[in-house]
Amino acid sequence: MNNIESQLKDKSVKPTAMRLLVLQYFTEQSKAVSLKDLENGLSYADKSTLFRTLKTFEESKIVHSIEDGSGVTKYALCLESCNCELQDLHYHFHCTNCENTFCLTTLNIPTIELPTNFKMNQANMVIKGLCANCNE
Amino acid sequence: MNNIESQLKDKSVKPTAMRLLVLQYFTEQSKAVSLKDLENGLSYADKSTLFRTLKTFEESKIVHSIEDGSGVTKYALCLESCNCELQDLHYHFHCTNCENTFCLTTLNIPTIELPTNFKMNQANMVIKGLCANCNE
DNA sequence: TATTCAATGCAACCCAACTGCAAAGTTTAC
DNA sequence: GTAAACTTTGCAGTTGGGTTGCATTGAATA
Repeated sequence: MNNIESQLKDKSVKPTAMRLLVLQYFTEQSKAVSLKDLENGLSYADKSTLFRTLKTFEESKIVHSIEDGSGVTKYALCLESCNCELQDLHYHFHCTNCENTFCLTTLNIPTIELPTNFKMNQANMVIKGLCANCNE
Repeated sequence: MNNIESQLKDKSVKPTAMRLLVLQYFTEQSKAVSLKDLENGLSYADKSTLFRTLKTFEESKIVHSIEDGSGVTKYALCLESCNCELQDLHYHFHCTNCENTFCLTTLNIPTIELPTNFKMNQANMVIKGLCANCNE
């Protein structure tokens, strides 16, 4: 049993052929992945299957979703230790030139003072600008 | 000339009847406003007119847009002093129960260490959870 | 007053997200 | 081992926010 397969089992997701391929695809990317990216990368696969696979992965905390403001939801692999809890939150960087989105996992989000009685459960933090490739 | 009207003129936006009504509407809200909100609030007005008014306001820095992850773009009034530059950035709070989104203008966004050669120009920071009303 | 330009209203279109349903595949019960 | 029950997949279609083309109206200018 290879690594990809055991990752799925660890998260109690049945390792179907489709899911193995999708997870494999994720591990090969250095940037966040959209549904369209998956459709292009795994062209033989059906859109709705890929969509539901993403939802399954998200619920099982294999990936997390990122709203980068491009109008397209992107997904990226969670870190091994990630539980998608507050302490796992990190910033994301969206390059407005190449439209790629990256996790900045080394930067944790500071504690934020909220108004009285507000309760923080999640966050979507996106920094926009130019990535190293596009900033010449 | 009233306050609403002079606000538009200050930003070099021609104060048409429609625009005055839209800006008036914004000043009456304590939460961020979606296109749909405007359509409901100003039901006699056409959707595309409202859409283009929002775009005009955004370009003129009368309002800023917020991607709160609900799938609907929201807009909120800029502060008087706002230039929509980095130093004007603030956090937003999206209540996952009532779906309302608020500006947390008192909290400025800290400087964030980016990877080498990355350049930050903008940001969309959304904290999600429960607002005071929904957190009982 | 005629001309020009900007704003508005209407009717579409686009596309990402999502859903219903039947077929295929897998697991469980007997 | 086979039938029943459940899960996953593929197809086709819907929904809804966002956006655009174009004709009309209205305001500004000559």
